[in-house]
Amino acid sequence: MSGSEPSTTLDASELAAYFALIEVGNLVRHAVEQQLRDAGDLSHVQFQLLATLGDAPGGSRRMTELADGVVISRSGLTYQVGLLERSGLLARGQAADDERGVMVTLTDAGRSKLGAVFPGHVALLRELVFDAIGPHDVEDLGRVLGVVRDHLRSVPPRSATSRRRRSASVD
Amino acid sequence: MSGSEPSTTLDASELAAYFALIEVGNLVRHAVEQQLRDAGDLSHVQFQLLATLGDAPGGSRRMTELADGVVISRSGLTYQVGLLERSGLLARGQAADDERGVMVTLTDAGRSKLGAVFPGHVALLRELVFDAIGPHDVEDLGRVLGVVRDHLRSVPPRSATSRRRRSASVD
DNA sequence: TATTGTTATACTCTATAACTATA
DNA sequence: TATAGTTATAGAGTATAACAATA
Repeated sequence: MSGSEPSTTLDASELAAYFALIEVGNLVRHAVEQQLRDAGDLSHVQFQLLATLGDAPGGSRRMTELADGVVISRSGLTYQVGLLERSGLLARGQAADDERGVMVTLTDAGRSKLGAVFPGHVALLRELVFDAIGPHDVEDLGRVLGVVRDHLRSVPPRSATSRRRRSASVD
Repeated sequence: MSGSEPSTTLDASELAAYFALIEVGNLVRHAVEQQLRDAGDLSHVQFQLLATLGDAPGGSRRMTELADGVVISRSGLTYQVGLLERSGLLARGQAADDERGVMVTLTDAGRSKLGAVFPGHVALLRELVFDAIGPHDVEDLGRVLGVVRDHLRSVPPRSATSRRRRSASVD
């Protein structure tokens, strides 16, 4: 590819894909948020944190790992983890290798909560998304979005201020 | 309603698609939010409102229409429209046919702001999403998401139709 | 009586910056 | 000095409910 001029237009199919992505994201998030609140008194972020832990070996993860996965700031994570800890859904402990580190672990109650909420969550997703499309479409969707996700993970934030992971030593 | 067994599991490809959708949504939203704030001092919701108006005939829409499109409550919309009106980006007026109605219209400044922000917005999207996948994938993505969106539009409650489906839980 | 939009209010969430402690 | 995490704070955003005016 040679013409690397930053195109500032999107063609019809790109626009369609973008608008659909935004709207689907909005609607799904909205519905999911409501369901999670209803079924388990959890926000989506909180659910993501629990689910991420549930998916981790031993149900444990480092704080920074969690912040990265859920895409929130560290202080935001501290806040959420604090809430979840107060609710008894997870526990904080020392990281074995790093004295500074904090290991967050799903408690039994947390796992139980996850088990209580997940079926309804999944049912809603099926109803909202997967029932509407065929199995082949599901694979297309997953494949394309997977590529995008991998790309996003590798692309550094374009503006100088990177506030995701590295704390910017920029003054 | 539910003709079949309420499946509470997702198969591998469904899970993959879902997680990818969530993560891509998070990352794109995050990046977009930052760019919009940077380039035009707009939140994503505000941008969506302006863009929705910019897309409407005459640059005008009814309040409830806007709330539906952007998926926020009417009070939330009043708040956002208030902000944008104070910034001079849009104006409120009487609806012609309905004495109760409020017509929201994009001002010249609003259109100008949209023009100022859009190119960077599009460039970011291209960088984050479309550069990572081929044209064929773009069409796949748009097609599948379009189906999902149409499905979602027909399912969820409208903002003004009822106060909210509070007791719609399955049990 | 239902609907449109606003207001008052309360609450959740998030990020920035300063701070502690370990590497 | 850099990194991990916390705290203090401040601001943005959202929803709920009550309300006014019109249909």
